[in-house]
Amino acid sequence: MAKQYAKTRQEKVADREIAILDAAVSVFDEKGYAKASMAEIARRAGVADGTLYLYVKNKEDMVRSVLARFYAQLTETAQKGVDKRDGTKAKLKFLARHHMREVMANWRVLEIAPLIDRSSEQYRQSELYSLNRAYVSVFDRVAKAAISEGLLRPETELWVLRDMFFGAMEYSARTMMFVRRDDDINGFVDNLLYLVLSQEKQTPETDVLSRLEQIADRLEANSG
Amino acid sequence: MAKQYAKTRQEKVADREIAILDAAVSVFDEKGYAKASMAEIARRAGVADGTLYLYVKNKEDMVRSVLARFYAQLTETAQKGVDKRDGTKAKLKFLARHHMREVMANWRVLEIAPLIDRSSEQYRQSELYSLNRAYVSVFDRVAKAAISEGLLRPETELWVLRDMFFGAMEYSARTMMFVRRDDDINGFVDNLLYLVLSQEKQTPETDVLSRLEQIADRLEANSG
DNA sequence: ATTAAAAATGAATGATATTCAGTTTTTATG
DNA sequence: CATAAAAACTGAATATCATTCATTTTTAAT
Repeated sequence: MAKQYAKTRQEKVADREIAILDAAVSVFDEKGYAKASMAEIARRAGVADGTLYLYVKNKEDMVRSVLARFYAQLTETAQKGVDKRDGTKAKLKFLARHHMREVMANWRVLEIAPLIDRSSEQYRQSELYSLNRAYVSVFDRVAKAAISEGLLRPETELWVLRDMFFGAMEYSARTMMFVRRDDDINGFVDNLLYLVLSQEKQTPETDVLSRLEQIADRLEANSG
Repeated sequence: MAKQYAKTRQEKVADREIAILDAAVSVFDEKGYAKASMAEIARRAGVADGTLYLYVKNKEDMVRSVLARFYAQLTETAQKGVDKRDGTKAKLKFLARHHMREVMANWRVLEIAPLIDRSSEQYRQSELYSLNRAYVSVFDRVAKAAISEGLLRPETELWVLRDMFFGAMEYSARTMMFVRRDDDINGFVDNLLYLVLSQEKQTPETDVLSRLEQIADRLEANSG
């Protein structure tokens, strides 16, 4: 239910910013960066062309704003999900699945990210950069726990692990978008973790445990 | 030394195509896609603006052509290097290093690749798609040999392996470009292969062998 | 009710991708 | 060598679209 009292100016501006970002997402998603027009974004947001430039500096900055919001949300849901899971392995698996799901659901927009110059000094001071760091650090904390528990091969450096983890998922999400189906996600994540985690020896007990874990996995596979 | 006899029309056209692609690479490399102008490409290639459109359909197609040439060359050098190496492990390590070197050397241009719509049916019939497949299949052949030799964990599916291999490198190349130095390549590749390959038990003999291998590695690390 | 500040507007501007009517170069033919 | 058809090339004109800014509308303060 909407608020009953009249909206303040601040609230209106905030609403409009949301409307503009939503419109931008939908246009970028449909057309990609090059064919997305600012006029179309303005139309869908229900504002004049010029109004966009009160909220973003230019078209490229529009992408930045869209990505910033995406990463902020992604980090929040990732951290919440990690907190909810028990055990480092379950946390890692959740993170991987969550990442795959979100990347695939927002593919067209994320594809535009490389257009934004990340080499400049400026980028390092940008909001987008800190948001990226914040998201990655959710993974880093879990990975560190995994290392101290001996779950990960200790010879592997953290940065290598991180690049492999996210790199493999990004690439795989891309091929999955075009070639395979969504339900390959779980199979892929299992393979990924299998490679990254040290193998545990299978004893009769761990066998039963792992079967139980698999059941639990299936149950929570697609929940936030 | 250039040919002595007068050039045929075909030769001139071929030369001009090369000149245009070279110009396009240099402009995209310097400015990125959005800020690269067709007029500037024409100027550097020494042709009129309109001439570009005799060779490519539009600006996006210019990117396609540039990428097509890049992948054709990449595949050729990759296959040659693989053929030159003895042993599946050495072949794999060469492929990884070669890929990292080439991706990092051509970063700005490769960044533009996502602009090209790979979701469409058209893409599947494009030259770029087959070139991509050809390149990937160089890896696939080596990976299959590795599996049959028991070097790779047999539980891992080929497509997962491939996504991890290329995904990890692509992502890592990106962070390396901005954060780390070139000589991290070898360390990264060693880590990557260590994770992907099944561990061999270390015996005194394999220990000596692996030390020799490491020396050989260092010697050929940066050669074609 | 009045007014200053903040937001919003949309027509005008500027940049640049693309087209195409006209020109030049090459090859084929006698 | 002369001629003509075909193939390449040219660059001024056009079309599209991001961006600006002088003007108008809305909001908050008194």
